[in-house]
Amino acid sequence: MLDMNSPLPLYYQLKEYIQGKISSGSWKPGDRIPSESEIGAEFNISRTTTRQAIGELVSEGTLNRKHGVGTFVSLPRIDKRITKLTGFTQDMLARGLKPSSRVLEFQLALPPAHVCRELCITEDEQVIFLKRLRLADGEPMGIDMVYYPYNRFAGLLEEDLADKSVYELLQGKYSTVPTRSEMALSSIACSPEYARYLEIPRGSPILQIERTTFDQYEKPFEQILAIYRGDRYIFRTELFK
Amino acid sequence: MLDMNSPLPLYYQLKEYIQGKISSGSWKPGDRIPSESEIGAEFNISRTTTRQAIGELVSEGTLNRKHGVGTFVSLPRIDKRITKLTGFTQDMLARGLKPSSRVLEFQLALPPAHVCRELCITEDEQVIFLKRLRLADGEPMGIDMVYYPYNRFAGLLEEDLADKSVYELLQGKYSTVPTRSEMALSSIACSPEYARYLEIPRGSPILQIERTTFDQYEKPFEQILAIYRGDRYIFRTELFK
DNA sequence: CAGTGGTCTAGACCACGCT
DNA sequence: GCGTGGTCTAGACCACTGA
Repeated sequence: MLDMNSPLPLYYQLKEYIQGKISSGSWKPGDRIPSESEIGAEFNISRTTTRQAIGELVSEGTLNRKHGVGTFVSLPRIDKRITKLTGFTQDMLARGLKPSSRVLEFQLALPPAHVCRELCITEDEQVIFLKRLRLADGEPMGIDMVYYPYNRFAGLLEEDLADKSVYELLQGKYSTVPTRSEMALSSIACSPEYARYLEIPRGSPILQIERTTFDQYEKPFEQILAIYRGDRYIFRTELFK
Repeated sequence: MLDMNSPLPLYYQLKEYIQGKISSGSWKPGDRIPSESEIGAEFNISRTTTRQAIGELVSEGTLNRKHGVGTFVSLPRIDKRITKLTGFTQDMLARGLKPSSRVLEFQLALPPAHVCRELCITEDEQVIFLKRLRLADGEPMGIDMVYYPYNRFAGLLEEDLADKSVYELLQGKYSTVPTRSEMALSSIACSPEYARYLEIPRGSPILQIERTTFDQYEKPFEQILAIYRGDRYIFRTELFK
């Protein structure tokens, strides 16, 4: 079952094996899984290695241990948090709409002062500027204008971003995990330029969103200015005490 | 340093020792701590045990490891949450503005269907309806329309709510602690009626907020429909992964 | 190259819970 | 009592980093 010659560690292969058992339904929520010694014997690996695999799954919430009893498949989690940090792509998918984009601008630029401040860069540092018309089920929803520090994500300029989630790219190629974002929402009247793209009368109410996104190290890596059609887009969020 | 006869596991004692070093300032954020072998030798324990102590501190965020380099004390975390569940009163105070209100309506009413749904009450259950014009430094900011279940907060009708925080009343007299709220924001054009109150041209962009607030037992106790002037009010929030 | 953390073994004894 | 997970040892070899 496990490949001793694989570059992947044994405990990692075992983790995947267990996750497979669970997602295939062989091991169901609440079930007791075989004991650590049994698993070790089955795959001919030491108990320590087995424990490492199980330990990680426990800390990830997939399994839970009961001293003297056994290890059990956890009940599927329900995440009460309704609002998570996501990009437009995931956002629309979650609403059951098909996201797409039209790239309006995509180039190197010198950042405006407020962008420098938010991204903690100097004014002569170049940024990648990306302006996209966002559509849901083919209908215009809004316009994103995004700034990324060039020296951090230089390769981004080579990508075709029409229908791609930038967040997935950043995680895959740059090990940048969007972790937290601060945003400001306000209601403004639509300028003639935007009105043309959004196919609404000028002066229509639109939602303006400014957002700074931070990575896993609390470094800001993305500054967004976005506007969304007031008649089509509702922003949902949650506040806590 | 470690007590071999203690009922506390060695790795746990070592964890406390390391945490002590950090909180006492002997090991500062960014410092490299002694290697796993060094620590093991110092306390005469195996590397496995040392690794377990360090491993837990890593997963708790206190330490971080770099392969081939060493283990380091993490930078201290700050509570980054900037947005908390608050009412208009605290909100304005936080922005350095003086909040006040003009009560436009305050009476018993039968709730509209969507309010029943959100508050989990039946359509024939009475609610307290409170409509207030909200001002900051004497300038109109928005209008709140709030529904409270009558059978829960009957005494509320006796209060003078012009410049009072309802949340403080609820906590003091009804042991109701606002704990979480779900909200939806959108951008709409101002109706003539609201325009008069807000002293803006009709059709101006305004921020519409729908909000349901839950108490410490996850029971919804308040349903708000509010509108705020787009030119004066910016809503700030935070999203997490 | 030396030193670090990453993985792994083959044992051992203990504490817990069930029956 | 027996099987479970919890703790611990004394090794081993590997992969990565920086000098």
